[in-house]
Amino acid sequence: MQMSSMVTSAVMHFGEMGSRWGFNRTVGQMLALIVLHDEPLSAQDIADALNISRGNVSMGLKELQSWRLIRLHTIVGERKEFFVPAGTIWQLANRVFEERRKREIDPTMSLLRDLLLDKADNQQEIKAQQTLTEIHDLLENVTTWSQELQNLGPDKLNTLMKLGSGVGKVLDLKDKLTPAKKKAEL
Amino acid sequence: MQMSSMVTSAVMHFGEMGSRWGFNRTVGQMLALIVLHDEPLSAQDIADALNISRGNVSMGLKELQSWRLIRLHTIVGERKEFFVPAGTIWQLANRVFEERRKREIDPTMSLLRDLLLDKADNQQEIKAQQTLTEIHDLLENVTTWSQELQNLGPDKLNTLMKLGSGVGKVLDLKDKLTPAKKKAEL
DNA sequence: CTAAACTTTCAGAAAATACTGAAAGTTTAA
DNA sequence: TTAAACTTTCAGTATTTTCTGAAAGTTTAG
Repeated sequence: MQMSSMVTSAVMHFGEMGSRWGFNRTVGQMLALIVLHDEPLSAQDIADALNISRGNVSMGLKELQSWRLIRLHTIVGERKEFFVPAGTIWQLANRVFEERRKREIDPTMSLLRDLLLDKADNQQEIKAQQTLTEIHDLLENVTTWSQELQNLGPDKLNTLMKLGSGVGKVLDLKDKLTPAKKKAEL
Repeated sequence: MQMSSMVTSAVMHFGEMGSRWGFNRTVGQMLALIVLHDEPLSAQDIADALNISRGNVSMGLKELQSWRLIRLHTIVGERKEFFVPAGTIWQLANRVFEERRKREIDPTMSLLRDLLLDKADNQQEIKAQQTLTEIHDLLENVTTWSQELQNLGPDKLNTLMKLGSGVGKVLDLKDKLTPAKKKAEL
């Protein structure tokens, strides 16, 4: 299994970026390789292609499966397991977003909710609690927002982008086209 | 300078989350401390409050300034430098998003553009290039999208969220209310 | 000028994270 | 059943990242 130079470049790059995207170098490389290779790959194929240990591949595959980015693919007559991407690029991206939200936002939301239940008993704490409320509300919006995005799907998103200056325009449009009473109905 | 237990909890939590948000533990703690403390803080204040070395604080402050999350604040009659948040929570969040986009998306976009200029000379490469195009287009949309968000500002975003099921609904509304010829005008 | 009050830098120590490879575990074919 | 073909686990090692503290640098007051 020989990688073209194009695929090699992409795989190496995804390795370097890996840590910024929430996984480590070899997991990033493995994901890119599986996504870009149009045939299912075995663990050994991956270890050979990336020149990393078989044990590391095993751990990486587990990680990628826990993110639901790859899935098992059985080939009849073959004993070993093969792996393929677990969906379209759009779906994979959604899973990454969702997983990162779980790791990066949810724990903070949870803490903030708790802290906001406490009684502030001096001026300092009142001020701090106001700030924490702002952060909480902002994160809540971001979460809702990203869920909206996922529901939209790639096609509608594309339509939206092509509108020109995007969301802002749609909001203006809404104001322009919707009579006051209709607004209320929403 | 004594932290309330509420602030201490938040600061520690932001430290733990720090690495997931693109900075390290102490930088995360420092940011939370500066944001939640309503008085400007000196480097020494921070080192004392967090019980970390003065050198580490110096590096952390530099980092936070490079992200444009904090800024210098001079107090008359004081020789040392004080630090305060560089804007509202909304502004700070925007800067974090923007900075992360620069680190997490832009380099990949750049590589993808380059790879897509190459001539694919076999079936494998053609397939890989299609996938890379999908990734490229998706990242482009995400980028445009996040810029839209920033332009919207917190109030409009809030309005949008309160619409109910959000953007999707507005898009549907557009389809329902806009005659074909009006659509073309957009 | 110079000394006090501060800040930055950076080499090395400490801590956290990733990777290897060998051993243990599992499945299947015969 | 057993042995071959595969997968997983994990202790130890390697690598990367973070942090310290001492030295060097800068600014200001007198």
